[in-house]
Amino acid sequence: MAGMPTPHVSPGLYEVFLAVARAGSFTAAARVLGYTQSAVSRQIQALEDETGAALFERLPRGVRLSEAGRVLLPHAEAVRDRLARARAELAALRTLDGGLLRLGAFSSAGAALVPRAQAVFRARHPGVVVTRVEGPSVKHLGLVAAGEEDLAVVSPAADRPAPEGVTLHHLLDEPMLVALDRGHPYAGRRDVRLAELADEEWIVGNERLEDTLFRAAPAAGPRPRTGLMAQDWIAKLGAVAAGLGVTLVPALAASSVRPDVALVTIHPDDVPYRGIFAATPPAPTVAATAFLGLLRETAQELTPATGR
Amino acid sequence: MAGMPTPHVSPGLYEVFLAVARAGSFTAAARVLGYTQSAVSRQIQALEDETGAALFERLPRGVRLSEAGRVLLPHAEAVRDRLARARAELAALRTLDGGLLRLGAFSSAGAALVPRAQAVFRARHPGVVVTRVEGPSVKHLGLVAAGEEDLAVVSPAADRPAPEGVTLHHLLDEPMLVALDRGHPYAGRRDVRLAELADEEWIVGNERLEDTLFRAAPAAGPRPRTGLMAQDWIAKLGAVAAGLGVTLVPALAASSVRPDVALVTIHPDDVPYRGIFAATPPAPTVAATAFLGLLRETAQELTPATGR
DNA sequence: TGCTAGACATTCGCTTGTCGCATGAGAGCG
DNA sequence: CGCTCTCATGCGACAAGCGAATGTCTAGCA
Repeated sequence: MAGMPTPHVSPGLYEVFLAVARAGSFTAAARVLGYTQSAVSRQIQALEDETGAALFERLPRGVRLSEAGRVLLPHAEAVRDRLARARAELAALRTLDGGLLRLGAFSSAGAALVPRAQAVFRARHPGVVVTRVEGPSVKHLGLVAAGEEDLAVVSPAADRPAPEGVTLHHLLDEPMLVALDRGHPYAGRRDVRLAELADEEWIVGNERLEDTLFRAAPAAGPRPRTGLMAQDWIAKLGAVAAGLGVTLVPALAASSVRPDVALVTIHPDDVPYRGIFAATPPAPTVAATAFLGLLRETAQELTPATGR
Repeated sequence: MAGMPTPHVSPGLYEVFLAVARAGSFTAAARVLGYTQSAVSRQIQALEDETGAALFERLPRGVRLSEAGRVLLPHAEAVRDRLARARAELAALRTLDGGLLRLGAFSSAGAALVPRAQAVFRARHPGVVVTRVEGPSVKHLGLVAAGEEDLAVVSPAADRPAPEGVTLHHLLDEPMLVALDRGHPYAGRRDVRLAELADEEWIVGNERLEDTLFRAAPAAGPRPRTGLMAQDWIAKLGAVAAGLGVTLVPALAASSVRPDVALVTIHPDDVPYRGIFAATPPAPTVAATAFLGLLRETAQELTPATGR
């Protein structure tokens, strides 16, 4: 309807317009803005040329808003306020007073490592909204690379190459534990060799945990009979507690294991420590960087405790 | 908190920002905007300098919004939309598709003259909001001068000077009528001299109407006995209909007089025609100018009928 | 491994816009 | 009748913004 092209409207113009509207005079507005009166005069004239209407009525003593000016006024105020909001939010982003931190983590990292860091982070930066998504490491690596996550705690497969657009920050190396029922002869042992467990009934799930383990110790390792399969932790550990077999538990999840199950470290010669990393884009967010620091602290606190 | 001064943020920048955000690449945005790629590159850099944060992540194939960019995006859209609204409303103002017309009128002009013009105006420009305030002419002249009314229909006192900042547009000259009860001997007359009414009982109100009349014909005029006073039209004409006396009616109000009252023109030698004007600021609004045209047409239609 | 294509960054020169200074024009006020 | 206050305008200087060309980096391909 209004065919005016109006290529670009500079917002400095709107500041001047608002100043004049409040001051009621070009000269007074110029004093407020630190401009000269001539600058204000021509700024207003430029705005009037753009809008195609007189914004002010020129009076012998100052100016007064015309009807077009009265129409424009609330819009100019809205634009000014919106720009101020934008600046405030961007500043809050820099100072971690606001913004969004999108986290990802594989499931056993969600047992203690991430929640602890998250609690400290929330206490320190309550203005930042934090979201967390659980899922397998590969998925998170892709999300970080796609820019849809700011930081993810992953345990990448050692044989697979690190993806593009992702920087890995080493957090800790996690030993593997074997979960046994309390009455098991190995329950009190410091550690155990895989060969010693060759005859046990292994309870496996659909996770890649067992694959990693048994691929790492190929020949010497036991071929589990996989007589029992369980999908989730509760069921697996329930079976162990009932004496139906043994299963693997990553050390990071040790703290959330039911007390009637004994955890014994696997001998380091049999299984390499699983590396736990934080994955970020090459240029992480301010919030992601801060969270990474907290993750490092938490990992250090957790490391001596991983043996339980 | 966010101490950044950020003297002025040009909105052309925001158009560029939005184009890049939608296109996903500087080059594509430049094609859309009709700019070169280098121009877009520096515009974005300028915006990033102002906001103090990277708005886009540079990828080998185009760019992607960073967190700061995601924060800025809705604000930039809001600003763009608001500026578009402002332009649309200002354009509507020019084409009389919108806006506000603030009218004023003295009471008897509100009987037929203004409402008729107003009806045509509303049919022709339904987008314009029209407000109308009744009141004495002096008050309206002041409001127009103060810029608080766009157009007022007034009957200024002939002896008082025209106020400053007000342009008067002549509409018509209104004769004075005398209201008599139907049985009065003069009821059928074409016109009547004031001297012939000297013995009548005059019903006066608080309006300046009678002052104007009797000041205009000082010596020859009758000194009314003012035995009856009534505040409003209904009461005055009711008294006339009951044969209690006679009263004055301005011709513009003739059409709204009850049918059992006879109206007789006063001889032009005894009373000057009362001038009816439209008062506007020196530079009237588009809507006011249009309304003035309609007032002129209505006045011309009304003039032959003022004698009833 | 080298080549090409596509994308952003940068340099250079010019046009355009914007500001300050000074002056002019117009209207109240003593 | 001049004084003073207002906005408008001509002029020169400076900075911003643009286009054209070039540089740099990466991905894909032979």
